[in-house]
Amino acid sequence: MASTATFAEVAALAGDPARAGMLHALMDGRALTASELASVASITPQTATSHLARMTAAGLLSVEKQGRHRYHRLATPAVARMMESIMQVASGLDVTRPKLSVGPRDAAMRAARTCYDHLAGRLGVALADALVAHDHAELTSDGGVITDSGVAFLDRVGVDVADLMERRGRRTARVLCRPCLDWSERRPHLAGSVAAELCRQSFANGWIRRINGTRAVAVTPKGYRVFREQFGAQLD
Amino acid sequence: MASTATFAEVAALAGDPARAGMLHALMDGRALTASELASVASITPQTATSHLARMTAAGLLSVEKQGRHRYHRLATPAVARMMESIMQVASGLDVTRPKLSVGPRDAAMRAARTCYDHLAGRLGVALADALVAHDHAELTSDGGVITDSGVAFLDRVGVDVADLMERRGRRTARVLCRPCLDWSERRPHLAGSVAAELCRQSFANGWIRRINGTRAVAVTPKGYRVFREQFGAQLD
DNA sequence: AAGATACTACGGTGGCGACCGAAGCATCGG
DNA sequence: CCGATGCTTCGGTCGCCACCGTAGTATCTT
Repeated sequence: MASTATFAEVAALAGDPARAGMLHALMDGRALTASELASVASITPQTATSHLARMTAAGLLSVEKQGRHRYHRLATPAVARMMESIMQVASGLDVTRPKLSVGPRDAAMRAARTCYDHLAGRLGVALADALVAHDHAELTSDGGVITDSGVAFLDRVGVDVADLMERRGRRTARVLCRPCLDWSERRPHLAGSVAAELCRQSFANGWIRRINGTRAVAVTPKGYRVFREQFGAQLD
Repeated sequence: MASTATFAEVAALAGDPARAGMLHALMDGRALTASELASVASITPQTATSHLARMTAAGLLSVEKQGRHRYHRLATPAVARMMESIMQVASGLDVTRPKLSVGPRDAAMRAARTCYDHLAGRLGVALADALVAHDHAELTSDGGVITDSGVAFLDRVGVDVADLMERRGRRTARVLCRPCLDWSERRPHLAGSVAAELCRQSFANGWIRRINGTRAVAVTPKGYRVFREQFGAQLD
């Protein structure tokens, strides 16, 4: 049994404000240095070091040494899913939150951002809505599926579903997809390996690009056209 | 935005050993009294009270007052899913494998038990395996689906899928299912509303019964026959 | 080579929270 | 009414850990 002690240890690691801030910053799936993480958590590097060491020892993070930098990232997708599920519970309590709209950076984040390995924000929700509206996918809190027509559509827009199936050893593509509650929109967007591949393709095809090294992304004119005309998404 | 502060608060609540023990005890979906929870966590009632009050205020638990007892349960399925995902991460660290021989109670738990609202243990995994083997379902780490033949089969064994679809407002039954990693078997079993309904039916039909008020369940002779002959499950 | 940068190791401090004892309410049985 | 049971509130103690300052090691720059 995964002992309650181990369980509590993992949860406690995520339960410290400083560590939670670092984990949040890593939710875009990229790797950050110890200094950057110290900065986002508003603590000194030496405090960050001890936090990072503990989280790495517990298997939450993995480290990659590169010259005098040490790049930290979430160790596995399971860690990202854990954080999603905690956020989902936390957002329930969140009704009491002051909804002070803060600056252009948060506005960009709400418009479009990455969530570990897939797209979130209004863009992510709009794409999910469009796929559902065209019967390419279905989403509930329990799970999500890609329909046959969805497989055909995704192949048409350059997401190699067959290759994903191959790599996962699945006969059908339906299960390569799951819901993920969007914390800014409070509605589900698309996650799972299909969504991850869609995100990668969107970067590769120049449909979106990162806004100076943050989780926020900007939709390019080309992407705007593709998302609206090909996906049928309602972008504002 | 679900602020990192709220996130950390929820995670910290789950991160205390005593609270983690209580939450684990509630993972079978039943409601327990404050004294019972104090007992499983090995703390005094007055300490338990403060823990329970905090978790209730945070929306992790809900309370139901009945006479001089106060019954506590997990507030929402989202809380159960959160705990599952934390356990999944924790089990990765669990290289310190505890030995198997921990008494008959744990043996019964490993054989068959409830996991919030569905079946787990060897029974849960065997049923999931059987459904997958007969093309009634598919499971990956990303998600799960019930196939058309699965819908027909479940209706045949008394799980009213149509009613579930109605209640969830879905056109198809496929998405009423998701995977849940079994901590004793280390393999996925079936969760989601279809699995919950299957569990309820199994109790109602006398296929299984609780072992004196624990999470562990026993398979009745009738259930043994049904699971083997109808489901085609490999029970030992 | 020296100096700068990124990170780590260690020791000491401060504050938060988990814990329990004692006492106070509510509810049940008689 | 009565005492018993289940739970809560209050006050105080104690241990743990997040934090930083100082100092040390690795790596890049010049």
